[in-house]
Formats: sequence, C-alpha cells, structure tokens
Amino acid sequence: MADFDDDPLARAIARPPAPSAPPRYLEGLNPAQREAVEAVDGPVLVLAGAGTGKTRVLTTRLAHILATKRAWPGQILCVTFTNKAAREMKERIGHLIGGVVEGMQWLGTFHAIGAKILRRHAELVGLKSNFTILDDDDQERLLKQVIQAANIDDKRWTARHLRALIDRWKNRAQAPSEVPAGESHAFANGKGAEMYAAYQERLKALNAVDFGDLLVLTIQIFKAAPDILADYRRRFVYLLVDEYQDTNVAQYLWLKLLAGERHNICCVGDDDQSIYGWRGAEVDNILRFEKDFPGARIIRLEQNYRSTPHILGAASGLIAANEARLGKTLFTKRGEGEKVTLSGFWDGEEEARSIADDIEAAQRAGEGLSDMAILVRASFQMREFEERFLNLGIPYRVIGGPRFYERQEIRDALAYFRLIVQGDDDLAFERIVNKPKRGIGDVAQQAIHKAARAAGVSLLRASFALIETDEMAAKARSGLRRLVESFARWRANLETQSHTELAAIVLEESGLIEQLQNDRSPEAAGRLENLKELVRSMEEFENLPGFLEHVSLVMAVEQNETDDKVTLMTLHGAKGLEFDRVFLPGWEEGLFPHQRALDESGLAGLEEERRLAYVGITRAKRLAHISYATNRRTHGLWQTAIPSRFVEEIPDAHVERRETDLGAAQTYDGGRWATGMYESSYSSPGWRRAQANAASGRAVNRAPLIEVSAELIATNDPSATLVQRGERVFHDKFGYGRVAQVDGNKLVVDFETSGEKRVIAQFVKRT
DNA sequence: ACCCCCCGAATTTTT
DNA sequence: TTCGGGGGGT
Repeated sequence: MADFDDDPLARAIARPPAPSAPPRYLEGLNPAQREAVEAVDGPVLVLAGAGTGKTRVLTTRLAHILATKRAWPGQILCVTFTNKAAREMKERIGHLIGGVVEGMQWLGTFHAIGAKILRRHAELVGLKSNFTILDDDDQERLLKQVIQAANIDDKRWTARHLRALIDRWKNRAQAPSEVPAGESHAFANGKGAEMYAAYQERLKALNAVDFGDLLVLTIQIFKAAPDILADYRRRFVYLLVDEYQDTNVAQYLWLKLLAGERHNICCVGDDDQSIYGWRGAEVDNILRFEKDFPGARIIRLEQNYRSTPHILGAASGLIAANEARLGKTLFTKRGEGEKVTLSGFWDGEEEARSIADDIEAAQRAGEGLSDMAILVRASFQMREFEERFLNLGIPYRVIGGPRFYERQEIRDALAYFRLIVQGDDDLAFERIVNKPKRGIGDVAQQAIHKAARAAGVSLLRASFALIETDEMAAKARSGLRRLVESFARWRANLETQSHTELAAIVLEESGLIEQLQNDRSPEAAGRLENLKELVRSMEEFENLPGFLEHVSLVMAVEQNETDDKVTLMTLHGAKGLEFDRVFLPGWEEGLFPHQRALDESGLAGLEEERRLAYVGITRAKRLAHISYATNRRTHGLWQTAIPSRFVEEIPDAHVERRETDLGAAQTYDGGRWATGMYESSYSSPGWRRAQANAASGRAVNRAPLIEVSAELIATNDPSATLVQRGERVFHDKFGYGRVAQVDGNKLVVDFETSGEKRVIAQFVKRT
C-alpha cells in the first residue's frame, strides 16, 4: 500500500477525481495515447510503434475501465505472450487496485489462461482436470514412440520433423481430420495426419496435453458447448490483447470466439515488430483487423520516447523497404544525437575485439555496462564475444541459454513429482524408472510395457501388479518393488505433508541426491545446488500441483540481475527491451538476413528479417553500432560474405560509415554483389579430417555456396524470372528438381530428393 | 550397463 | 567445430 504514494495512477484511483476535472491518471498522456485509453467500447487496434509507451497505455486503459466502474477486475480478459509481460502488467495493476482484489484472475499468457479454462472442462475432451502439460522434450519422446509403433523408420522420418508439423497444424487449430492432404504427405508418404491422430490418442491415454492443445482443445470446447462459451462471453466484458502481431491462427480464433458479439476487444501491437512468423504468428491477423472487427478504430502511437532522431531515421528508412505493413511514422522530440555507425571488419574475431574495445572505452568514459547490449542474429555468434570478454575480464551476461527447468537433474526431479501427482504420466515413469540405477534394464522395462499394454493401464499401475508375479528377474523385481512402494508412500503423504517437505524426502529417498553426491564430475556440485534451489523455489506455491503448473507454463526462473554487466543476447530475445548503447554485429548476407529465412520463406522471410533488423536498431536509446565481417568461420569452414543488404537500406543521412579498406574479397557489379567461398589452409584437426574424407572419396559436408544479389528478392517483375514451368533445375541445397509453379521470382520446385519446396528463382540454375 | 565411435545437424523460441 | 543421439562392442 506504501506504493500508492509513489504511483500517480494508484493515487488517482484511490481518490476519485472531482466530477468536472479529467481524472488524474490521464495527465501526461499525449493525444494518441489518451485516445487509446479512453476508447474503451467497441473494437480498437492500437498500433504501438517501438518506444511509444505501449505498456503505459495498456495499464492506464485498464485503470480507466476499472475507475469508471465499467467492469470488475475479474471481468477483464487480458492476454500476453510471455510470462514476463504478464508479470509486469500484474505488478502495475496490483498497485492500481491494491488489496481489494488479489489480482486480475484473467490476466496471463494465452497458454496459462487456456490451461485454466481447460482444467475446468477437461472431461469434455476426455481428460482429467489434473492433466500433465508436456514440454517439447516429452513431446518428442512420445512422438518417437508413435512413429516406431507404426513401423516407420524414425531415422528417415524424425520425431522432430513430425513435432514441427504437428505444431504447425495446432498453430492453425487443425484437428487431425482437418490436415490438408498435401501437408500430411510431408511425413512418411502421407502418414502425417495418421501419426497426428495416434499422437493425440496417446496424449489422452497419458492424461496429458501439449502447449498447442491448451488453445486447440479450449476452442474445441467452446465450439462443442455453446453454453460454456456463452458463460465466458458474459464474464469477459473487456478483452485486451498485447503483442497482437504475434498471434497465430489458433489464438486468433480463440479470441474471436471469446470476443463474441460485444466486440469490446482492444488489440495492441506493431506489425513492424512481427518476428515470430516461423513459429506460426500471422502478421495477417493485425493487417486484417478492420475486416475482422467492422467499425474498428485504429489508433497509431507514433511519438517515440526512447531513441534519438538518427536512430529512428535509420530504423524507419530500413523498414520502409517492406511492402506488407500498415505504415507508421515514428517521430521524437529528442535532440539530434549521434548517427548510427557502420563498421566493417576482416573477420568475426576482429569484430569482437573492436566491439569489446569500444565497450571498455565507453565504460572508462562513465557508461554502465548494463546500459550496453550486443544483439546477434544467431546464438553461435555469441561465442566470439564471450571469449573476448573472458579474456579482457569484462563482466557479461548471456540471456537465453539453457533454462533452469530444462536441466537434466531438474527434469529428473520433476518427473518424480509429476508421477506423484499424476500416476498415468508414463513419460515421467520412463524417465525415472531406472534413474538412479536400480537394476531395471531394457529387459525389465520391456516387461513393464508389455504388462501395461496387456492390462490397458499405466506403467506405474502395471508395475504394482508385476512385482507380485515372478515374471521379472529377481534383481529388477526388488528394484522395482522399492520404487513402486516409495511412490505409494509419497502419494499417500501428498495431502498431509507440506509439499516442500515431501519434495525434499523424494529427492533423498529416490537416490537422486546420493547419486550426485557420489558423482565426482565437476558439474555434480552445481547440480546438487540446483536441486536445492528447486525445493526452495517451491516454497512460494501452495501445493505440488500448483508448482508443477507453474513449471510447465513458465520455463524460466526469476533472476534479479542488478549487476553491472554487458548483455549478450539474440535479436529475438531483445524485443521489448531497451539499452542506451546497442551493438549489432554480423550484418552479412546469409547470416542477416539469414539464408534459411530466404530459402524457406522467400520475400516474406526477407521482410521478417528486415523487421528483426528494425527491432534491433530501435532497442537503442542513444547509440547504435552496426557492423559486419568479411570472413566468418561457420561449422569449421571459413566463409566470405558481403555486407547485408540492410546496410544499404539505411538512409545515408543517419549513418556514419567507418568501413576500412577490406573490399578485396568482394566485388560489386551494377547492383549485384558477388561472393565466393574459400577453404582456409588452416591445419586444424577438422581440416585434416575433411581432407582425409575428400581423399577417401567420401562426400565432404560442406556448407552451400552463398550466392546472393542485392536487388533480386524485392522484384515482382515476372520477366526477372528466367526459368519456366516444367523446367529441370538445380538448387545448391535441395539438388535437382522440376519447376511446378512460377510466381514472379518465387518458384515451387518439386525436388527429386526432398519433395516440393518454395524457393527463390535466383537460387536455382537451369540444367 | 557402460563406453566409444560414428554420424548428422547446427536460426530465431514461448509456452 | 561442436554437440548429441544411437549403434555396436565389451
């Protein structure tokens, strides 16, 4: 409550304004922001450019709805993508509505809210309300079983591949029966949909769901039970959606169902910051908003409070090259500032060295390390910087490494907990049945599986029966008996014992702790520490199921980072953040824009990469430094690259070019960059191995030749396309194939080895 | 049950 | 190059 004193919004709400004066919380908003706050009824799309005060608008809008008594906190549905965003909103709202309400019950991520709804109506889709939410590791292991059960070669058709397909279908809310035949064909000669169906069956049997199901199944429920849907529609008087440009089809359908006739929906987003197309986000959702919600108001927030004019100018100039956008013009009242710098380096090492030097110089000049960030396209780029930082002793932090709950020892512990809460969780059982070793090898595990299948029960249940028979070797049987009896005991204590106590006992009695104590490897101590941390982190939860729900939905553990360190992260990870000084290394063709984005998604892929560049530049408050290296080692081979086309797209007025003379490896002929690749003469072990491979006649795993031209992708001129339908072509990556379709410079080619792919015409050669 | 070697893959990542 | 998974040998 003390916070009320520091928070003008909270104060304003606690003390209602005089009738005539506008409420205090509207003070200090610019006209567009104020409009977005006050337009509470009917559909509204707030196009919030980078740094335009989006979060402030969102929270103030909520405050406004509450202060004007249009709805109670529990009648507002407010969805975000990440837990971080949800947490931030909750904190700010918490101040506003104080101790009156615990918090907003329906403020959370799509998945958390989906899970909440699904648990209430689980029986309608054949689940129990204590269902497990699988992470992608479990998901993949389960898929592998499904693939093997169908006698499909799981080398040729990997679980990973199938998972990607199923994710895609679920992102579009497609049930197995709705999978387009062509896409089903993408797996094991048409078995895709069949595998998907089998997987869903297995999930049901395990009383488990995956992330996609949290939305797909709730949509199913809404459609099958109109009374339930009507209930939620009545409850949710106002809907608020953050980062709307990141929604996928399933999320869109889910929102549309919940918005109902009333359409009091407000979506906030920025089409120019849509960078998650590859995981199903549909920019179209935001581009199409007016059609979806007739009479929608579109409000643009264009005044930027973050960056200098040069930074905004650079970013705006770049993003203007995109076709598919609603269009905004950011402006600022801040003073000039410095131009964005552009530097070229001989290789990645030199680039890292120079950036590290700049960081040290800036630090000496009084800048804080935590005000600086290096934003890379791909995480392998981080290594060079880490090495350099370690060398120089510059403190740094990497954001986005392997996360706490993904560590092996944590997963093992969690599998024990899951099995206590939900005995049907066979995946958890398989994980820990012989971990730590208790003599239950392959043979014994096969026997358990067989018994479970025969009786149609879970592995744990089957094990209970099995230890009473003599179908298993004595050693395995006694090991299994001890395990199974432990579970019986733990489960019996679930209700009576505190969950942290229980957890500590489980870790001890299972032997996990002992195993690590006996482990002499250097990592063991850290792992023990992690387990302790795990138990500690359970304290803030009410019970074990509550904790597990948190774990499956929030894969990260909170870390309070107040130390003065340079931040190293990917561009994707940087969205929503800001730094005083930002370094953007690796702006090279093939790396950024990434070759795969171009190969797989053509123009759309290029535009998404460009948005990523835009996100990168707009993270900077005061200084942005772009750089590229002419030579870079990837997968053990040296490759030569040319500067990213994005470099050229930034208006000269906003850039200071510091490129030195390193043009030797590049040529520029009339709008077309040519690149080559050469192998180094390094006498590294890998190089020797490659030579040996070549000598022995084996194919060398060599990266595809990068050949890009600066203008080609943007063209829509059909005459630019040299190949015709039906022609036989060669592609560096996919090999030989026949052109099935020509669309401007985009082709659909039916490749002999890899099937139909969409490729850019300029990447294929006629044969 | 464990170890070693070979092979393949190596953008981005939340939930 | 580096990592992890799987197969095969001990």
